[in-house]
Amino acid sequence: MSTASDIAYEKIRSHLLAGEARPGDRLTEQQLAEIAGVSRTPVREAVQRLERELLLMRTASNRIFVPDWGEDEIDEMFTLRQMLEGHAAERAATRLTEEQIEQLAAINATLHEAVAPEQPDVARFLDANRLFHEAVTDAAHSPRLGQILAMLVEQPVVLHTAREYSIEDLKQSARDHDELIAAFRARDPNWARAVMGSHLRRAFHVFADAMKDQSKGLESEAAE
Amino acid sequence: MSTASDIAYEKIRSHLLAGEARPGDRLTEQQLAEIAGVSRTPVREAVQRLERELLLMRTASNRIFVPDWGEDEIDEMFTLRQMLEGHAAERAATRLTEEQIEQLAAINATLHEAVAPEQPDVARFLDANRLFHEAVTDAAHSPRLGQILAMLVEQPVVLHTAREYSIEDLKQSARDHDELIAAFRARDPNWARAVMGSHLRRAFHVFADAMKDQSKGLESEAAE
DNA sequence: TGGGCACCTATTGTATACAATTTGCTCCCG
DNA sequence: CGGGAGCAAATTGTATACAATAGGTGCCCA
Repeated sequence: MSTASDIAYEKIRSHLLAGEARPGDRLTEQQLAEIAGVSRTPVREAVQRLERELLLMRTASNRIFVPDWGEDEIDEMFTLRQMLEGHAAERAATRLTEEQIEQLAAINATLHEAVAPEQPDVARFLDANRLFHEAVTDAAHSPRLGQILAMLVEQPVVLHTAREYSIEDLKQSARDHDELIAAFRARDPNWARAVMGSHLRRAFHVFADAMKDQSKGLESEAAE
Repeated sequence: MSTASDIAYEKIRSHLLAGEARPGDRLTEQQLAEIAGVSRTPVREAVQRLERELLLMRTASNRIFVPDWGEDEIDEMFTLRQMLEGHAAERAATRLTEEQIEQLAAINATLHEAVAPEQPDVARFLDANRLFHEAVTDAAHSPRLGQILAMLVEQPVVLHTAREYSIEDLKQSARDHDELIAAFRARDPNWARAVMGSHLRRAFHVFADAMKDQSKGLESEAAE
């Protein structure tokens, strides 16, 4: 869409994801309006959306700031995803059509390609990965579940540290998806849920480790 | 709070919960502004909140309407609540202070009182029930979880058919809460999760039955 | 009669002006 | 010095006017 409020959403979102505002920073609606190039009215709507996705938060007196994520919160986020996407995979196992399963396989082929070379194409990996998970969620045929997951998946921290992942981690992710597809082919909801669960749980640990490395990096930067 | 947008939220919400707008009905921002007695600006914010809680939805062309819920969707909603509130109860079990547990007990005493007489005070029951579940969710100390549950719990259909519940069902609910408190006192996350799970699952069946009766009632009304 | 186009109306989207609230500062008094 | 009271500036909240878009209705023409 090309409404001002969508533009505001996109612009502010990339601003945040680019890391141009650091956790704890305060932003006024006016500033955001200037960044987005629209008036405060659509900015307020965009901010509500971003609040929903927890990319922004408000203080008690309704001032906007960039939230900070501790490891506990990240853990909790992955735990929730594990429950909910596990549930989605379970439902999808009995609802996916043959064609849809083949489509998933095709997406995952892209994913394998992206991580095959020496220098993996991380952006392409993330895109395909997102498509894959979205397709599974959609196949669960639960609008509510989709809505809820939407607010969990796109956390800035996740995208931020993506480059920190090792090639081996990325390859393992693709293999997890292979197994998930096998579970779907077998029409085994239980298997599907289990695979999705371990997939996300491992992702959490990989991620948590990467985050620790990164914060070490930041500390030494700050020490300069 | 007493801001116009909160007033709008409350007024529109009670309007919907009172059943004055039926599923499928369309509402304009103007109409809602008149109902709430404020201008369209805060109404739009209130509508966003209500959309988040799925009390309202928008068409592809952004017109507002009252959504309709089939039994499958209700089932799915309770399933999600079961997972998420079960998780909340699990976390709460190790995080609640003694005082908070006593507070829960106090809330549940109110609940018992409300259903003790011949003619139970359903409104009071629902209030206390909501407080109880909110307290558990809060004690889980997971902002994200709280946010997600907020959009699941307050479904109009639930409140709508509350009067259809039998006294016995209401009493059983209060007893479930007693058991949950016992689980909390024992600091047993596993027990807490299980109790919360069965509590909600039974609630679903009670509710589904009540809904069937109600729709029968509507059919005979329509046949008049 | 039926399909499509043009217009008119209803509705949502955006900007702007102003009101209400919050914040932080300064100055005064102890 | 320290702690408020009170003022000024910054920020958020609301109303209103206008712009853009979607819906519907009737007319025209095949």
